[in-house]
Amino acid sequence: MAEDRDHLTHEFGLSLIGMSQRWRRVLDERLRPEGMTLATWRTLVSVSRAGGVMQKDLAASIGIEGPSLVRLLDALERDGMIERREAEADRRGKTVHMTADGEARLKSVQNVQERVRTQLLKNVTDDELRICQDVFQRVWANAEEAGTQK
Amino acid sequence: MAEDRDHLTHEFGLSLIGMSQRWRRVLDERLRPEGMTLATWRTLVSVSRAGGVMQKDLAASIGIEGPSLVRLLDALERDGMIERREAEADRRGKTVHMTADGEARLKSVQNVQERVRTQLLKNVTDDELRICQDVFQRVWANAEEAGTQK
DNA sequence: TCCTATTAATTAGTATCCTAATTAATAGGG
DNA sequence: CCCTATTAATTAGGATACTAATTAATAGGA
Repeated sequence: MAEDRDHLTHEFGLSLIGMSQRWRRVLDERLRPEGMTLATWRTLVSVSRAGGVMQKDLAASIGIEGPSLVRLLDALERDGMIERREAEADRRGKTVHMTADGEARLKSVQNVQERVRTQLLKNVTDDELRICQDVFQRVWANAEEAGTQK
Repeated sequence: MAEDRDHLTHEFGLSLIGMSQRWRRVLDERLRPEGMTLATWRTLVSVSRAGGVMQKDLAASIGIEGPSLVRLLDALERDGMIERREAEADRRGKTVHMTADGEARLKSVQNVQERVRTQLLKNVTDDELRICQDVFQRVWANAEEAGTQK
């Protein structure tokens, strides 16, 4: 029935937001002693994966807006974990690069990350993770579509 | 293998945060003409469901901290959608109640909510929703546990 | 060529969330 | 009965995200 579907999606939305908020809270708490947050860590991961990219592409790959990235990069640059260089192809743009220190810091928080993930997903099976991951990708794409259109 | 599991959970975490952020962005955008946000709407839903509860219980049921709730209630009260009354049982506490206007406003954004959910979950089956929902509840509980313990 | 529209990064200002600290009231042990 | 510890709401201050506006550079059409 249609009401069932609506109820299902309603509860999905509420628990999704609540759960991801709690996920963030736990991770931020564990990263604090390391001088990082979920946001700075996630940015660092993206820079490490696709080093030398322009800020706009970096923002898109993380899934945040340009201005949100600027502050994060400011913080990471101040801490010496990344550096911005002028893009040679386009003088408006800047490319973002890891420093040796940044790579080291990223590696050093890996244990924290693993512990948190193990704890938060302790009673979730691999198959369930794969299904969720798959759903997340579709919703991500749907949201992108919804945002760009109109 | 253990590395598979780790990779799986790593990607799960990243796409979870990115996806829920986008979910929020789309919903906030659609609610803006109605003078609401995901946060105020979610609060209103909880007040409507369990009217007359104390703030601390309300915060717990939403999944946010007390101070976060205070600001949201300030905004909702300023807009005349809810009201705070002194709790008769405990003079420290206050209970939160819907106004007639609040109920009406909540009802009037229901269409917006339904449209957004339909759009964002258009290619997700009921079974998948149920599985995700189930996983969310477990992760929510795990996070709660992780937060309270030490 | 030049002029207008677009694009990349930034700044400014707002909303939502957090933790830490404050204030006022309750509750429990000696 | 009182005194200390706890609890409910708040205020203060910080981090992360957004949109709107600004600045500087590129690109495309007349």
